[in-house]
Formats: sequence, structure tokens, C-alpha cells
Amino acid sequence: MNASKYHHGDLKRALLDAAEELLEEVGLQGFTLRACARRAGVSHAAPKHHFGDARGLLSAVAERGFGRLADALAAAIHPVKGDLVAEIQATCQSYVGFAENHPEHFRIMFRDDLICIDREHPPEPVARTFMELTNVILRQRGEPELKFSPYDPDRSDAVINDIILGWCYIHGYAHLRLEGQLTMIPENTHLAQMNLAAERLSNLLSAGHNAE
Amino acid sequence: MNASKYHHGDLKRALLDAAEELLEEVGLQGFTLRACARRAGVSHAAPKHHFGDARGLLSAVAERGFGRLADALAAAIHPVKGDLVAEIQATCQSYVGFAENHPEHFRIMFRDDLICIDREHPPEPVARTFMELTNVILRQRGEPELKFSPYDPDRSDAVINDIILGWCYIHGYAHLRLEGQLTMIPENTHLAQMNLAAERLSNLLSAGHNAE
DNA sequence: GGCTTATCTTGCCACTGTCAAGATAAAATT
DNA sequence: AATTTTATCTTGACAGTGGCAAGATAAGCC
Repeated sequence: MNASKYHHGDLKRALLDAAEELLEEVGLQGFTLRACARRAGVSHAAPKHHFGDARGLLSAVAERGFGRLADALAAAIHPVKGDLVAEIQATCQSYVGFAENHPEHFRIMFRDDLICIDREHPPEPVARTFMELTNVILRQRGEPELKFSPYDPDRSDAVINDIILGWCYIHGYAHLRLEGQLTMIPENTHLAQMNLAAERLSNLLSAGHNAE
Repeated sequence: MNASKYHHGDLKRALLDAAEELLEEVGLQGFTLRACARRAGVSHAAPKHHFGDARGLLSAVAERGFGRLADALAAAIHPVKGDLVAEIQATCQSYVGFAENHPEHFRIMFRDDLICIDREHPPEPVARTFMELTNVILRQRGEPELKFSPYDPDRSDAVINDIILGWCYIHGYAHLRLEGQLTMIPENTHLAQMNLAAERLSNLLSAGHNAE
């Protein structure tokens, strides 16, 4: 709490907070280890003990981002659970909205050259994000959803193909839009277009499965 | 030609070549303006006159990348033109293959925070890339393809929705795969999965249009 | 108390992007 | 052909960076 203390007490969290603030204010370009340290009120070499190097700090930032994305997805899907079309639309809006509201965060999360994520044993927030996305697809197929561990090696090819179609479309939309490539979409029709595409996607994924 | 000349003669091209070589060898992290200048055999401030700053050089690199992507797409699509499913599959393979073979190039091309592209009047390579992608979709719909200028403000919402579905899926697949996120796909089934998804996409896009 | 360990600081190094000023050569003008 | 103008490249400097090594401080533990 006290800034005069030699030992900060919660420097790791303070550095992460500072990093996120900096990313929002000046972007990834202006983001530096030293600026993070300054903002947290410590010396320029203080981050080393907690994060090793810049890659370590950014990896931790990315992990936080995945946690927030997973939260946003869960919150958006929950109110419409059961309505297959609305679920995909909510997932799209949430995912794309996250990229729009936290562009720098989103960029870092998908920068394999910048950060370091253990793919064998992914951090909990990463696994949770993927679980939310997978469960949306599973419900489209009328299959029981997962409670944990979305990385099931025995998943059938058909399920994987549905996951690919769903996630890749959503991510592609979010990424291309974030990087300014979807200029052919008039801004006032953007939401309608996204919802329409989501509906078509839902129809494709649920075809033949929800014959109840 | 002669390294002893004060005036290089073709420094702009030489710097771009050096930049691409550096990106391949050391990646975006190790890439610096000064390293480019060293490799081109000129002083550290020489790039300024041709590209202004680092952003200018990277933008030129990205433009080159779009040119190569457009070439690759055209070359991949041409042999199978007319076969709707094969066209989408070839487009996928070409796009994803480009990201795999030129990862750093691909990353820079879709970094709106790093480069600077005039969206009102896109450079020829950018427009050409988008034209190749748009034409694939138009042929799926049984509509005449474009010869130039894919940025048509009078395009109908239905066409735009098809473009979105197609391009976003393809780009999402390429990007997520490049950034190591598609770990649920066993590597030996990757191509089959991509082709299957492409076939399903083709069926969706061409439904009701190719009733010949 | 004394010892160990975790945490943070200080000082340093090579390196970076950018700028300003100057040097050189090519092109344009007369 | 001589001179002026312009384009191109070099040199030198500056503040800022990441990372390392060594030291300072404090907390925990016996």
C-alpha cells in the first residue's frame, strides 16, 4: 500500500495493472518494460524478478486477456442458452466486441512470436476460452457440453470440423475487422451482417443433429 | 551494382530485399531499421530518405506481401477454375500455405497498428488480393467475376455476406493456425479437415445459385 | 540474535529510432 | 561547360530501451 516501502508487497499485480493501462493508452508500440516499472513506482529492473523478461510480462498480460474473454463469452451466452442461433450470434458479438474494446489485448493474445504459452498444458484461462467456444459448437450438434478440459484427443473428426468452421469464422471476422480489412462492409450494416452470417453458420452446424 | 558507389542506384529495392531476408532469418523481433541498412551496405540513416520511418518500410514490406499472396491465390485457383469446391479448397490451401511459409510477412500484412495502408485508395496489391478472394465467392454464386476494383459500394448485402463467410473462415483458419491455436487438430488430419470445411463452405455459398 | 532467501535498486552496456547537419553526386539550368 | 539545384547518402548526436551484474534492503526462519 505505502509507496515508500522497499518491498512493494503486490508488485506482480501492480505491474500487470500498469501494463494493461499502458497498452490501452499508448498501444503496444509505446509499451515498454521500463514504462511499466515507472508507472508501478519501482525501478526499471524490478519486473525482472517477477516476469523474467518482456516476453514473460506480455505472456501474463495475454493470460489475463484470455480470462476476460472467457468471462465475456460465458456472460453473453448464458442468457440465450438453448436458442441455437442466438447462441452463435451472442458468441460472435462477444468475441468481436472484445477485439474492438481491447484491441491491444486481443493482438497480444494471438501473437505466438511475442508470448509463450505452454500448448501441452495450457493455462486455465486459455483452456476456459476454448471450452466456451467448444461448448457452443457441441450444443449446436445436440451433444452434451464439457465441464472442463476441452483438449480431448478422442474427439471425432466431425466435431473438430464443426469447431474449426465455427471458431475460424468468428476469429477471422474479429481479426480482419480489428485490422481494418473489412472495408467492404458499411459500418451501419456491420451488426446485421454478422448476425446473418452467424445464423447461416448455426444452420450449417446444427443441420441433421437437432432432429428432435 | 558497385558497393563503392556513394549513390547506391537501387537502394529502395535493396532495403526491401534486406528487410525480407531479415524477417525470414530473425523474425519481427530482431528486425530493425539499422540492421536493414547494414545488410544493404549503407549507413544507418539511409532508409529515412526512402521510407521516412520504420512504419514506412514495414508498410512497403506488407505491400509486397499482398502482391505475393495475390499471385499465389491466382496461381492456385487458375488450374481448377470452374470446379466450385476445388476453387475454395485451392484458395484455402494457398492462403493458409502463404501464412505458413511466410509467417512474419503474413503477420505484418495484418497489423494495422504497425503499418499504414490507405483504405480509401488501397495499393494495387491489396486490391488485387481482395479481388481474387471476391471473385472466388462470385463464381460460387454464379455471378460474373470482377476485372478490377473489388471495392464496389453498390454490392448487395447478400454478396457481402457470402464474402464475409468465405474470407473470414479462411483467414481465421490461417491466423489461428499460424499463432498455434488450432492444437485440437491432429497435424496429419489438418489438410483433410481444411478441405472438408472448404467443401461444406462451398455448398453453403453455392446453394440455390448454381441451379443450371 | 544470526542466517538464508526473496525482493528491489543502481549502474552499466550495446543497441535502437529519429533528428540535424554535412558530404557527395547526379540532374537541371544557364 | 560552368553553375546551380536537387536527390541521395553519411556522420554524429540524443534520449530511450532491454538485459545483465552487483549491491542494498527487508522479510522469513532457525
